[in-house]
Amino acid sequence: MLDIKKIRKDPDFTKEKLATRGIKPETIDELVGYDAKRRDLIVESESLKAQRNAVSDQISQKKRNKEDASEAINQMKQVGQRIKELDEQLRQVEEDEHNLAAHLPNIPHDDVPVSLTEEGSVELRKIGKIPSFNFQPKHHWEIGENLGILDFERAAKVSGSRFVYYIGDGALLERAVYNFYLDQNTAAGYTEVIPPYMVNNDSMYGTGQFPKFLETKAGYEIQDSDLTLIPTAEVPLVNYYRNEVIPTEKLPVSVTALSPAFRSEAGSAGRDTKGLIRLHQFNKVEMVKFTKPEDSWKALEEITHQAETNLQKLGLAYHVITLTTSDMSFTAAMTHDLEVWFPAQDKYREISSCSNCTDFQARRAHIQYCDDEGKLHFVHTLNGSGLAVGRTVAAILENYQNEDGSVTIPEALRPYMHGMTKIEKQN
RNA sequence: GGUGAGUUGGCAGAGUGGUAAUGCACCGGACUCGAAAUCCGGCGAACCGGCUAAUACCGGCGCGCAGGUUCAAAUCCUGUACUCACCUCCA
Repeated sequence: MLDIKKIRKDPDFTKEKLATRGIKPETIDELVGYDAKRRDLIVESESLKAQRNAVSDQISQKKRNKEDASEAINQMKQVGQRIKELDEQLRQVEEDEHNLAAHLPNIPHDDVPVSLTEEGSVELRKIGKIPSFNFQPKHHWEIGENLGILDFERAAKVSGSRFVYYIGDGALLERAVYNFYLDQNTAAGYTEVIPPYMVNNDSMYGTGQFPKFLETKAGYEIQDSDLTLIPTAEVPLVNYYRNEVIPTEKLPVSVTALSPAFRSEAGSAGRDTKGLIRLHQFNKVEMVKFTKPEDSWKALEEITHQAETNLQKLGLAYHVITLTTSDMSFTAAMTHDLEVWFPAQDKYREISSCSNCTDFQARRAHIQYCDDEGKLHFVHTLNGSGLAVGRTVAAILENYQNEDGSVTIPEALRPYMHGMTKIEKQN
């Protein structure tokens, strides 16, 4: 949620910034119009309420003195009616204003490349050596199915498309990857959390998924309840502090969690229909930070660095890009994506997304801290994948594949896999 | 899922239709060499609006949340959330 007072003060700045994210300037005008109307109604309604309070005192006095108060009471009947009308108008205007404001994305940072498509992202750095093969590298799903460690067919029978069974060493590999990530993140100072995997509507709103999520049918809501399966652990992690004041001495707060992420993938029909890249349910180790406003840009670099370090230790080649104004998620002011190399696809694919949401989520979720002078401010929130587990498994299968169909296990994971060095076909 | 009790300021805790007691804490002052104790005074979140140079002043709101009745609601009515206890069920 953007700060309406700032928009009111300088609507042109907001128009200019949000235009880079595809928001029409007229929308801001409309919003400012609602805001002016709202304040007019408040002034009128509140002055009548002040009058009512004063007269109520007089009525109460007269009643105590056993005097007749019927004249004042009749007068207040009309005032009360008028207040009711004004408050109803006010409610309507507030609703209109809120509906509009709730759909406005965060203001992008000045350094974010401006583009109305995903074209134009900036590559910050390229790390690691892209492996070369003296044979034709296979896609990870072929490798996994050949080894008997991934089963998409039975998952389709049991659940539908975009689901998978991990079997045997495949399950072990998945478990090894997320345990490795959690250990790395906690060693770097993140507190491990196991959050709820279902959250209520207020939480989905607080982190900015709702209301758009509902309109695009992007999530899985539980029928006859106000619960939704989490699309990312960011939702329960950030909402942990919803409607709270975080003690200053606790900042920055850094947490990490493994969770499944549930996504309907509506609108991505036909894309990545095979393999582990785009599933309705996948595991992800998430990182979240709460910081003071002045610390959040440094924190974005830290969180990105943490994700990168994890990838480097697995020996996977990747690059870091800064997403364009339009490619960023709704809540982000800036996003760095990590994309890992997939040999069979001959390209980089997203494996982590690290964002500074500034005070955007904190405003929605009312997460504040108290400064030295006792004044309340909104915190800044950040989130980053540290990292996507299923896509990591896919990247390992492709990058570490051998000509005989076996897959070498990255050294960092071997302690997590009983010292195994290779996954071979199981009988 | 059932029954009962509860939800009021930072904490404790009164208040069953007419300005939200009181205590602790907190802030200012007096006393003191200084502090404690004591005394006097003040302050009760956050939020919204007006007027602003202003964290000043004025007003609104405010007793879990949302509605309703009323000139007037912490108080009456309806719905609902959460907490606790006891049942029921259960990994």
